[in-house]
Amino acid sequence: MLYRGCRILLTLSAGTRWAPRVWPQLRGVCMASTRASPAVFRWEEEHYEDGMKWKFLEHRGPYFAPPYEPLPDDVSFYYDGKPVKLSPGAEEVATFYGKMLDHEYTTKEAFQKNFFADWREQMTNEERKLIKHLHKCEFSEIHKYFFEKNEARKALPKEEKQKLKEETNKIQEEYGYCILDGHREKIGNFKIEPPGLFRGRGDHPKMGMLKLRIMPEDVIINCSKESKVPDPPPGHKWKEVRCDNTVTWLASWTENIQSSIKYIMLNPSSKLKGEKDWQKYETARRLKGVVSDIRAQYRVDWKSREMKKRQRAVALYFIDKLALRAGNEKEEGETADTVGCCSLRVEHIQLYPELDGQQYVVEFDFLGKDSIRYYNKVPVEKEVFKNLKLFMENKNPEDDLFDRLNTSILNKHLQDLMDGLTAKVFRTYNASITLQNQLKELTNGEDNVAAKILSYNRANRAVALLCNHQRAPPKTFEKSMQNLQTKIDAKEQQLKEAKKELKSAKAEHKARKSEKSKKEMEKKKKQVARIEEQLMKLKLQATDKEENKQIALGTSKLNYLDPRITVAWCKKYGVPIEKIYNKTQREKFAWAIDMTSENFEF
DNA sequence: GTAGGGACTTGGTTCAACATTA
DNA sequence: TAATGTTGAACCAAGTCCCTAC
Repeated sequence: MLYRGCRILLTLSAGTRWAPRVWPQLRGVCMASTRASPAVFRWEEEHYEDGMKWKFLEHRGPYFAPPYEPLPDDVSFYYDGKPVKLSPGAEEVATFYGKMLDHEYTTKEAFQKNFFADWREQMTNEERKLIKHLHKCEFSEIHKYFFEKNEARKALPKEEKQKLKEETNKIQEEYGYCILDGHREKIGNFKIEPPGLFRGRGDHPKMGMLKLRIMPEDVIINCSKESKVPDPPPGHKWKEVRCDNTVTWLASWTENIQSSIKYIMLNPSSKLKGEKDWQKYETARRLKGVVSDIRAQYRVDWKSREMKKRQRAVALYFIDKLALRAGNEKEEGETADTVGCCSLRVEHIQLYPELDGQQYVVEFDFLGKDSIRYYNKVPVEKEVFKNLKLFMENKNPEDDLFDRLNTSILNKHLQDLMDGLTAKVFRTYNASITLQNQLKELTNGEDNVAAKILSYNRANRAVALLCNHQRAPPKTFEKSMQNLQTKIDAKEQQLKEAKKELKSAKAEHKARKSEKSKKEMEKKKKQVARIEEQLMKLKLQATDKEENKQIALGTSKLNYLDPRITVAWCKKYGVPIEKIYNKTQREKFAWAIDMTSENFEF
C-alpha cells in the first residue's frame, strides 16, 4: 500500500523533460509519465500522525473588502419625494438595495421585508422615525450612479485597465498563496466576503437580510506555531490565532445570516485537496467491487418484517438507481423547502400501477438542492411499488415518506456494508461508471477528433442527466443557435458551389487530359473535402449545443467523474487533453493526468 | 436518538476576460 | 475598433457527513 509522506526524489536524466509533479502516495503509479512542471519537487520524509493534515502552514491572512465610500453629494436618496441625506451606515445598506434594483430579487416580498427590517436597524433614531415604508423610498439615483460607474470602468482606456489588472495581480501574489509543508500552494478564496444583501436561492425565508461586514476582530487565523503570524490590518486585532493542524482551513469567521462558519481554504490544485479528491474516487472504486452484493441485499430487505429495514432498502434503491442525494433534515423556516431522498414527503411522489404502457411507475416531483426541480417518471420493481404504497398509507401529503429513516441511520448501515461508504459515494460511483460505459459505447475509433469530442460530451451529458445538473438556458441561446445555423447554411452553399466547380474541372480534364487540368481537378477535389469537413464540424457543434441547452456539464466533470477515466480515454483515442479539460481543470486533475495510462479501468 | 456545531464538498449564477464578428 | 458572443473564474449558497454533549 502506498502511504503518505514516503520520500520521492526526482532527478532529470538526459532526454527527459521536467519531471512530473508527484504526490507521495502516488509513488510507483505515476513515475512512468512526464509532464511540464515549473520545478522538480522533492518531498521530504514526513510522518503525519493520524488526523494531521500538515506540519507547517504560513500565510498572509485574508484580504478584506474595501471600506465603504460614501455617495457623492449630487446623488440622493429620496423619501416620500424629498431628498434625504442618510448616515453612512444607513446609506451603505441603501446602496446594496439600489444596486440590485433591476434584479428580480427586489420584486419579491420576502426580500423587501427582510431588507427593510435589517436596514432600519442600521438607521439612526431620526432616520428610523422618518423612514417607515419601503414603497416611499426612491433608490433610482443610487442605481443610476452605480450603473454609470460600472460603465465608466468598462470604458476605461487600455492602459488604465492594465494598471488595474496589475494591482489585482499584486494582491493575488501577496494574499493568494500560502506555504504548506515547504510548498507554495494556491489559496482558493483568500478574500473575505464583502457585506451585502443575502441572496438565498429558491424560496428562501431569509433573502434580503443584511450580510454584515466582516472585521479582523471576527476572524480566526489558523497557522503553525513556527510560522510568522499574519499582521491584522493596521489598528485591528484578530479574533484569535490558533494552530490546529487537524483541519485544512487558513482562516474562518461566522456569518450572521445562518450563523454558519465560513472558511478560507486551498485551491483544488493543491496537494491537500488533490489527495482528498483521489481518495474519494478510490472509495467509489471500492464500491464497484461490492455493489452487486449490496444490491442483492437491499432486494432481500424489501421483504423484511421490519418497517425500518424496508424503508432503508427502498431509499437506498432510489439513491443507487436515481443518484438522489442523501437528504438531511433541515431546520424549518430557516432555509428554502428542499428535500433529498431520506427527507422525501408523501406529496413528492405519485404512484401509477400503469402509465404509458409501463407497469409500476413512480412519478417524482420535488425541489432538490438549490431549489432545482427533480421531475422523473420511473418504472420500478413490483416490491418497491408495493412498499411505497405501504409507506404512504394513512399519511398526509406533508408527512415524511420514510418516517423511520434518516441519513444518519442510512449511513450507519452503509458503513457496515463497506468501510467509508456513505450515501454520496453512490452518486460518485454511478456517475463515474456511467461515463466509462458511455464512452465505451459511444466512441468510434475511426472518427475524427471533433466527432470524438461530441461523443465525450454526450457521455458527460448522460451523467449530468442522471445527477439532474441543470442550468437556466443562456440568455443568448436562441440567437447564437441561429447564428450557427446561418453559418451552416452558408457552408452548404459553399459546398454546393465547390462541387459544381469540381464537376466542371472533371469535365475539363476529361476533354484535355493535360497535366494542368489534372492539377486543377485535384485542387478542386481537395477543396470539396475541406469544405465537407468544415460543414460536418459545424453540424456537430450545433447538435452539441442544442443537446446542452438546459444541462450543466461542469458540475459532474468537476465533482463526480473520476478524471482518470477521461485521461485514459484521451490517451487511447488520441484526443488532446486540452480539448476536454481547460487550464483550471488540468491543474485540479494534475494528479490524474500524471498517473493514468490508457489502460486505466475505473 | 437528537440537537447543534464544525469541516468540507457540491452547485448554479454572475461577472470579467477573452475571442470573434460586424 | 466597437459590439457582441463565448468561456472561464469568482462567488458564495447549500448540501453531506462527522463529532460531541445530553
